[in-house]
Amino acid sequence: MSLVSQHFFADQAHNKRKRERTRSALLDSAISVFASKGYEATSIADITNHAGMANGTFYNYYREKSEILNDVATSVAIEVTSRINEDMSEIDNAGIRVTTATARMLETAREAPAWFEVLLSSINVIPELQSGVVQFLRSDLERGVEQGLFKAEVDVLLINQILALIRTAGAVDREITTETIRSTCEAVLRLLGVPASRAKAQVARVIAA
Amino acid sequence: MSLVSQHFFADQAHNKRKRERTRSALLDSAISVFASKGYEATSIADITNHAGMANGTFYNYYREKSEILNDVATSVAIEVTSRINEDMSEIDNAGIRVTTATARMLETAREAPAWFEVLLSSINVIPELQSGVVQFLRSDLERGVEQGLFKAEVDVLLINQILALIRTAGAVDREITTETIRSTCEAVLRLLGVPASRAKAQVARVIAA
Amino acid sequence: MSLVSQHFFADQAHNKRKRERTRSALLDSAISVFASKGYEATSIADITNHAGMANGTFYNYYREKSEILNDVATSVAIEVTSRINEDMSEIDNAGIRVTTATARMLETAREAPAWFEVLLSSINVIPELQSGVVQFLRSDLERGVEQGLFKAEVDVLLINQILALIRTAGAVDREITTETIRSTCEAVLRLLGVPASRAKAQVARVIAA
Amino acid sequence: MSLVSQHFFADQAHNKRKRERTRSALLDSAISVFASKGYEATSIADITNHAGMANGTFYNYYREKSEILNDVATSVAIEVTSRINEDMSEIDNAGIRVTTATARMLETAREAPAWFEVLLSSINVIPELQSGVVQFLRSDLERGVEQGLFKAEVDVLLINQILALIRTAGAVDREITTETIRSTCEAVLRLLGVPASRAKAQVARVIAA
DNA sequence: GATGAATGAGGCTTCATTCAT
DNA sequence: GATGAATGAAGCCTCATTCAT
Repeated sequence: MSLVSQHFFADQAHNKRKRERTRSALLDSAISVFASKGYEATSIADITNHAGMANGTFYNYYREKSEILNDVATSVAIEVTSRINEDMSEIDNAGIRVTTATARMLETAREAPAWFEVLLSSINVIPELQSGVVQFLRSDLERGVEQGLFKAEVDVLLINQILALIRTAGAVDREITTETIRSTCEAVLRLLGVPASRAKAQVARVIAA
Repeated sequence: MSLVSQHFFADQAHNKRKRERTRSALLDSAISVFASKGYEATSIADITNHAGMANGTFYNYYREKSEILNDVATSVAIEVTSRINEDMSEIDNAGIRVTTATARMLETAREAPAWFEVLLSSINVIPELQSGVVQFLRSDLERGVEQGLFKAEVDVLLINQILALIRTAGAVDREITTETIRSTCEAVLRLLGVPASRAKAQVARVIAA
Repeated sequence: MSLVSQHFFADQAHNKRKRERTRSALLDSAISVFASKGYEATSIADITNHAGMANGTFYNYYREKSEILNDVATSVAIEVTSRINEDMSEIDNAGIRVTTATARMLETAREAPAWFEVLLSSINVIPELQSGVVQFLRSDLERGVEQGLFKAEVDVLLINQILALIRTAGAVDREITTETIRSTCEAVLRLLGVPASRAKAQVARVIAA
Repeated sequence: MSLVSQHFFADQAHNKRKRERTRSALLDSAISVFASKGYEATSIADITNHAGMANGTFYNYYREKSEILNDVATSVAIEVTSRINEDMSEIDNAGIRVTTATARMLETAREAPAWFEVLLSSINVIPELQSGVVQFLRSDLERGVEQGLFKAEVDVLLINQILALIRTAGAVDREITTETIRSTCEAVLRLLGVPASRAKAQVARVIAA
């Protein structure tokens, strides 16, 4: 099922019990409103109206506004990263893995900007999220160092630098282009110490595929 | 005069007329409050209380919050970038220039975290700021490409990637360490296509100085 | 039901749904506060406090002060004019109709000064009201001319002059006396070109009744 | 000197001492601003800005906002009524006097709407004003009764009714026409018990002159 | 559970008034 | 006197949260 849907979680919960369906509708609504107005500027009424509910209903599911941000971010993060991980289960080469992950992430950003927006804006607010992503990246980075491909020290700073490059791709233009995806993948590899020419070649191969 | 002061602009305006002194006190106060609570979460009262003034005084100087953000950001940006530019007037080598600029920026961040915070958070909100910084960086990047040192395409994306790396240094730890500064400088050079080993050596030289 | 009650609309809405009851309580409160402090000087808090509600409740019903003025004025106007019209359904003679209407209006003013105050002060602010009252008067005036009783040109100015005389009765004394009502009715007839002596006689007959 | 000037009192005070000139400038400014925004909606800054002064200057002349309203209204009332009285010093017939006074008042309203506006809106707020105007009218009304022209009881109500008719002329149209002036003069006479046909004839004679 | 009315704290803004220069 | 900055009370409005139905 595509992330593009405005009713992603609600669709998932189609045959679950009512409680689950309402919560999912709130999630979908919150994603879409947070993305367009930002968390701060979003009111509870924005979320419930967009979901076609009464404002009081919100409080049957969350104790306060910040709680749904947490839920939204976690759900989105799990959904997105697990999809990417699945796609990469067969790949061994760390360079290809990192390039693929970066490209997939930015494709998600292009197809579901709301999700990307929410994911990135909440990643700094919710520590648990960060550690999740960290683990998923760290193992690839260490693998790259072992494989002799990467020449950088693998630490928290490096991981955050990579995330920062990905975030930047989404921030520069309103619409993420294939060209921007390519440039960003190359930048990530260069940051990891891959020579510029090799980075270019490798990205070309992965993205062509 | 050091940026560390909580009363930087007020000190500057010491012998100016009253109007200028009050405005400067508001600027200093806003910098410090924006840095600690973030722009969105800051109320007008936060700014005036922190400056020891009455609520209404704010409106003698600004029509709304966004107006003082603009003023704050512009003032800080001018102050910081002009200092760094002065430091680099003698340097020709683009690698050294970029390294020096990055390191100086992060030293500023260490000494005056509030300034750094405000500068970076407003850079995305106020377009004029960005173009200022862009010019200051772009010429060094182009110089590096001409000098055969950098192997990356110089465009808006690249400039934003560098800014993102700098921002990341400030975000990872509460206190920016010399080690973080060193790592970030190396990362910038690698991003620009400088081989990891050469990046390490060059940064060592500049920072030792 | 008498207009004298401080809870006229609330009483009407006694068995309606909650929303309607609250709105009516706001209406009653606004009438009473507008009448005592004037529209301009009345704050939203004045209205809600007087109704024993929280400040914010107002905004569940009206977007701004002018909106409730409109509602208040329209409600009052409909209530008052429909009562008077009922009283006159049987009367044919235009002189008696106008005298009766004037007297009934001033009796209302005596019994429910707040209503009268609100009605008159809003009549200039809300164009729709005026046209309502205009229609109700104009037909009687034209009838009077046809019946050969009135010797004045029936136009907007004349109608406003009559309203002005009625308003004046309420403005001169704190309490409207029967004597004032009598004088005002005579003044209206004279304004319409009825000879002073005939005016006096006719009013005496109507008011004695 | 014409009332039309925006600087009537300032012109009057041309050769008085400075203090008097500043006060007059404030008066002129207040008249013009009160007329266009109304007293309630006018701020001290509106008055001083319009007069080209600093807001603090106001308080060198008046202790509070209401004080200047009083001053404005009194000055205007004295100016207007004394002019009209001068015009009428030769006239003996009460009908002609009242007609002349009414017409002159409405001509003033046409030529200096600001003055008229201020005069009428403050007449209910400042009791002293009313008594001034009352005296000026009452003697003419009593004269008319003595002369056998008017058939109405001369009392406060009657005087206020006449004022109300004058006010109505200004309220009905944006611009007062000669036709409105004529109608209003006739209405005043009819109100006073003058037969409609005689009223028409008399007004025609006075206004033609 | 769902609803939507009620609440009141909190932020925004204006402006009469005071006061130091 | 004139100036204009500073003050803070007071009004406006929004909205997270509570609660009765």
